[in-house]
Amino acid sequence: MEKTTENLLIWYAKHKRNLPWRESINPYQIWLSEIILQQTRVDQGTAYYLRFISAFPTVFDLAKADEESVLKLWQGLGYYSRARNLRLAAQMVVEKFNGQFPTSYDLLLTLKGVGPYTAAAIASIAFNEPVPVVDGNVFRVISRLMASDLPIDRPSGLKFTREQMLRLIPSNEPGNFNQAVMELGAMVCKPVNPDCNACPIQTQCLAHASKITSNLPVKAGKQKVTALNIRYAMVIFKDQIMVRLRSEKGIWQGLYDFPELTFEHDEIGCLHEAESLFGTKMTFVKRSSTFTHLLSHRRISADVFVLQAEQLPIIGKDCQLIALSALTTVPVPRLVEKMLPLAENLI
DNA sequence: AACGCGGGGAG
DNA sequence: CTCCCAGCGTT
Repeated sequence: MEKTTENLLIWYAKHKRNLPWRESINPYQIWLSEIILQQTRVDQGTAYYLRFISAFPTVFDLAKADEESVLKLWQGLGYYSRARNLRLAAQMVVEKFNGQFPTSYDLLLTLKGVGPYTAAAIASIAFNEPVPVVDGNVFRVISRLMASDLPIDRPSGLKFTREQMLRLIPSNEPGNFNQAVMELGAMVCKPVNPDCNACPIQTQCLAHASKITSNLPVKAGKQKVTALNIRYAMVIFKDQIMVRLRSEKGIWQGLYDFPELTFEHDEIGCLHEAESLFGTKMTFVKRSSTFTHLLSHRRISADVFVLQAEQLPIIGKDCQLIALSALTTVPVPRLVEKMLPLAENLI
């Protein structure tokens, strides 16, 4: 067993809080507590848990309650669909599973209001299935332990966290391990001012070793979407295409893209601007599936118009001029990442 | 992939 | 005051 796992289990056995739902491994009680604790702090949820257990001691009592009384008991907790799904799930357990909670992660997932986190929590705590939980605490502990800067709100960060938990989880007591990681996140490895001196895995913690604990976990956050309507001139000469280096100011500083035209948004304006810019008569001939494909492949939505000069302009024989109109709704930070390789491909 | 759900705490 | 939290269902 990993030293990290061992230290966590020993620490948990000694320091875990005495919470009412930890007094048994009855799946009904584990399930009820996990639903209540979704998006809810322990000190707010505890009183609700006790009232629910008192009003509905078994899953049968909850299944035959009317929705009104369940909602009344839930009053003040928020996210009321949890309460409605709670009753529906209880009815599913009674009707589809003969009153016995399903014992596997996959079957637990079929219950209303039970998603990947809750199914893993119940399966591991009540049925010893070695499936890792991933919640906010786990994201924090794992990203710091491994000094991972993968964004936890993106698929890459979720995948990494699951893999690391899978690596560390012991098959003999997965429930205690899952709870240990979450408890550590709640009590020691806190979002701000973590108590690293009290941490049982400080020695293994790569963030602590690099003194970057306060920078983790990393979140990509909501990307602000900015619409940009850009018209490019693409000047192609034989097997070469003209790109320009953007200035050091504004977006895409120092990156390559095509020469930008500043004309109005309709095609006629585009035509006139291009004609005066390049000093020759021009006309639209077709939409270019090639460039549309090039851009959409890179997840930039774009309209592409191809202009063909009647006479080949400035550069001379074998030169083709193309105007490319790109209306993008890509988050600016992402577009920056994509512009450089796009230009590099064409250079 | 993005949004809505809600009360509570932080800034 | 506004912003953010964090699992789940829906679209």
